[in-house]
Amino acid sequence: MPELPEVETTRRGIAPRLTGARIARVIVRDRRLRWPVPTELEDRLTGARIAAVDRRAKYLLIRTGVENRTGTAIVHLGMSGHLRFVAPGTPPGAHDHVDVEIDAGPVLRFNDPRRFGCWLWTDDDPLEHPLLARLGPEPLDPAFSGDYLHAASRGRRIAIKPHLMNAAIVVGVGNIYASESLFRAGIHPLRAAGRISARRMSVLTAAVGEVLTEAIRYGGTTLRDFYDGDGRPGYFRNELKVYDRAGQPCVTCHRPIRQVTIGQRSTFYCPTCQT
DNA sequence: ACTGGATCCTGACTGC
DNA sequence: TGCAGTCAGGATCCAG
Repeated sequence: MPELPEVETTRRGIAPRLTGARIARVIVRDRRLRWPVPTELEDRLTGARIAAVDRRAKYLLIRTGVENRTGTAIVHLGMSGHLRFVAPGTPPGAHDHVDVEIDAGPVLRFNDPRRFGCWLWTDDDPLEHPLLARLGPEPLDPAFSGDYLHAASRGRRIAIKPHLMNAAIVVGVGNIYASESLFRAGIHPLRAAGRISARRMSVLTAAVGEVLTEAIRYGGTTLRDFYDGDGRPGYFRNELKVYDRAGQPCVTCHRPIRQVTIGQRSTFYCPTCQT
C-alpha cells in the first residue's frame, strides 16, 4: 500500500494533533502483525507525552517523553495498513488492531487487513534499531545523488527497477514510484543497474525526487485503499504516467504502455521512450 | 556478496 | 451464486 509519499502524507496528517499530546490509553486487539506487538508498547506509551512524529524510510517514529525517559514506537504500514483518527467511542471494525487514545482528543486507529505492518518499541535511538540501522539514504536528501547511485550500482547485474526498490540503496521507493521514476528518466526497467552511466543516474535521481515530491503534494496515490489521517484519498493516481496503464497510450509517444513482471512485481513502462 | 524465489496475510476481482 | 485462481502500494529470509 504505502510508499514514501503515502507514509509522509500520513505523518503530516497525524503529527499536528499528536505532538504534545498525552497518551491516555493504548489498546492492542491483535498482536499478530509482521512481528508480535510487544506488551512493552502499551506499558511505555501509556501516560507518556508525544514529543514528535518523525519518518525514516517508510517507518513512522512516534517519539515520547523527555530527557532520561524517552522512547519510540516504530510503526510500519506494510502493504495494507492505515492510520486514521476516529472519534472516541467509535466501535472497532475488522482489522482495527491498535488504538492510541490521547487526552481530550480523537483516537489514532491502526487498521491493517494483511498484517504486514508492525508496531514495535525501543528505548534507544530508533535509527540504531536493526530494522533502520542499515537503510540507504532518503530519496529527497542531497546524499541521494547521481554519483552516489552510480557508485552504489557498480558491478550489479540486477535490473534497475528492483535495484531502486532496494532499501539498502535508497529508501521509500516502492513499486508505483519505481516505474514512474524510470519512465520520467527514460530508462528501461530491465536495464542492468551496473550498466547505466553516471549521467543517466543523475537524471534518474532527479526523477525520483521530482516524482516523490509531486506525489506528496497530491497527498499520495490512492489505488484502492490509501487514505490519510482524516480519511482523504491521495490524488496522484491521476498523475500516473505508466503505473496501472497497461495497453493505454504513452503520454509522450502514444504507443501502448507495456506490463511485465520483474522480481515478482508488476512493472509498467513505455518500450519506445525507455531504453 | 548478489540474486531470485518463497513467504507472511486478507480481500478484491476475474473467469468458468 | 459459488468457487478457484490471480493479484495487490512491503520487506525479510533462505538457498544457490
